[in-house]
Amino acid sequence: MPALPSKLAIGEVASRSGVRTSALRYYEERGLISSERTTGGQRRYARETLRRVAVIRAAQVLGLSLEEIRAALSELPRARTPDEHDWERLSQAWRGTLDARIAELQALRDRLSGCIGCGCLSLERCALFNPGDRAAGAGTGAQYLLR
Amino acid sequence: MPALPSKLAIGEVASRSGVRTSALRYYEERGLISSERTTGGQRRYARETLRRVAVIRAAQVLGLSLEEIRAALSELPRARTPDEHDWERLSQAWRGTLDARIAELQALRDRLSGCIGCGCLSLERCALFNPGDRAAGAGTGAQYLLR
DNA sequence: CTAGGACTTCAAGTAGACTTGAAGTCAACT
DNA sequence: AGTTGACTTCAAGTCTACTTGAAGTCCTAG
Repeated sequence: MPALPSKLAIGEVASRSGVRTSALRYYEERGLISSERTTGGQRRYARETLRRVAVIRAAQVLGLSLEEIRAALSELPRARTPDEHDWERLSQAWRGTLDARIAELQALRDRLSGCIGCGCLSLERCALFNPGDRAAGAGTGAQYLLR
Repeated sequence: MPALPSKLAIGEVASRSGVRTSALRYYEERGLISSERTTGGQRRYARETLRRVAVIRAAQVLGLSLEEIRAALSELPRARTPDEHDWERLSQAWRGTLDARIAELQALRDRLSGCIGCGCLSLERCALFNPGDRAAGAGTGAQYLLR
């Protein structure tokens, strides 16, 4: 009875990662994780998968889609188990994304604050509440706030 | 020919706000905005609607659902056109949400940074990448990262 | 060997926020 | 008056990220 079995059944990965088996199958279907099969057709995951799944969940918090995460993970070496440097590169890349997102929200907060002080009754003056009215017909406008 | 017509057709609101007519009808259906009708049955929006729509888009950036936004907007006085103070109260409430979200992302960024430096190769040590492995069977785990 | 929990696939359902299409009406300009 | 673009409703479709259910198979403890 090995303390750390090298291959994990899907339920094992689920309980250790906190991600449902249905989600794990979905991740596999979308190419974010992979498995080997037993002779009977059941999935067996490498322990490394636990890290991959944790990384996936962390990346989702950053607001990345599964497709974006899949693309990032596909940069990891396929030939060998990813090492410290591989994961570090991933972290660095996402740190940039995170910084950008934080800056975006801070800018929105500043517009909100500015708006609170500005009087905000003139459709010509308020930058937060009325970005589109000045660009009438331009097709741009409030949606610059959304990606 | 008035420079600022007091009632706007849906297409006018769409081009000035940058929000598609289909979305505007959807917002109206969900009770976020309202309109009067011409004798022929076409929608006519008050100019105030432009501000409401901009507020809706801003709130969506904060991650609020349309239902949450609808609830917040319903706090605005129905009897009169909302004034400076009305909008200010709304802004203040959402500023808190915004601050909380920024703090959350900063915490995540710090965990990411910590992880980059920590070696990150041990499944026993890394807090960001491996929160679930130590809580095997607990059913909680990585998902604490997601709301 | 057998019971029963864990696993399999596949199809369909869910939620939120819209978009698209069909079929038809309105309004504004000439 | 006629044309044409903007408008109307309603149903159905789209996208993401899953979940649920049905029907059946595997694996391991006893």
